[in-house]
Amino acid sequence: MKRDSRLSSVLHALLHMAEQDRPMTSDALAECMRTNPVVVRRTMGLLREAGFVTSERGHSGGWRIETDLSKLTLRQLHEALGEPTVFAIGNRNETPDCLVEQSVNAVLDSAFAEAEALLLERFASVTLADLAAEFTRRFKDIKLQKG
Amino acid sequence: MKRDSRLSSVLHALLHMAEQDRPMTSDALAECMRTNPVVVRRTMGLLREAGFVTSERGHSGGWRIETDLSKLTLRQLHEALGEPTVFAIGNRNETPDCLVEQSVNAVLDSAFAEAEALLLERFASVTLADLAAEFTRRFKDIKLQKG
DNA sequence: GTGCAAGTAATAAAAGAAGTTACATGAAAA
DNA sequence: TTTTCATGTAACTTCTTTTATTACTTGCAC
Repeated sequence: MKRDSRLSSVLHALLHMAEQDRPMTSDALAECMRTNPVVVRRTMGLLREAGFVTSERGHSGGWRIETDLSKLTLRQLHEALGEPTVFAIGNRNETPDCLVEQSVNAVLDSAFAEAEALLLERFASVTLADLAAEFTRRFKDIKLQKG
Repeated sequence: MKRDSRLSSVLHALLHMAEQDRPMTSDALAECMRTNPVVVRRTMGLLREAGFVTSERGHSGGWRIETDLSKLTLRQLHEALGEPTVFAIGNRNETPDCLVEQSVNAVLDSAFAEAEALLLERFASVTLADLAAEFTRRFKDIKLQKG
């Protein structure tokens, strides 16, 4: 199955943007993410609708973060992306007549709901600032390794 | 996204088989699950490889459960199906050179791993017998409602 | 007004699950 | 032993969803 990688994508993009003072163009973001500028605009557009970034056209235009990194959580980004389906596994039929299948659905749904709740809780507990810190930690580790 | 519904399918099938004394044909199972007999064979074949069911050809052949329902968990079935990918969300690139993306992956992976562990734990805690009991409960509820 | 950059619609490509067709294999019944 | 029933399996198609691409419009700055 093809997995939705937009959350991963926007995190990558936002961290790169956070390191820059100037706005970043869709082309620049697309290059560092090895994708297409139109895809970048489409995805970043959702974050703009949520108020997390702004975009400007023309010379020296591009994308800029408009939020305090320590206030922006993965969960908020997940929501901005339209809360895409979390699971690649699901019920065959969501509204079955068969009582057997209804029972199966009920039990599976409850398990999935629990796991999804935990995931979203985790998402809510991680801010962009945390991610930036994780990056800094890794960066220092690399420098140490290299001497 | 197209979700893998085989776990849901086999649970449905197994519960129906449990209610029967005679083996059930792929055609019968396909009909009650509104799918194709070949799909049934393909999926049930994986359960046969795991030793949970047997199949016989020819007259009065078909599929039969070969396991104690109270010993068979959803987790075992998930494994028999080849442990399909649980999440429809994932990293854009699993082995990035970019240190930023590595950091993003690490944080996301840890969140996903936690949620998957919880899901599998839940799967391990539910047996087919539990599901059958859930069905019985619902069946009684319906009868009560109808008077 | 020229160039740069986003906005957007429409379409194609890619991938994987499920469905379908066609035929082989084997067991039981007639 | 021939027919019928049922699984086994390969090959292919369909369906769905994400991602990529193309082509064009809008708007800002130099």
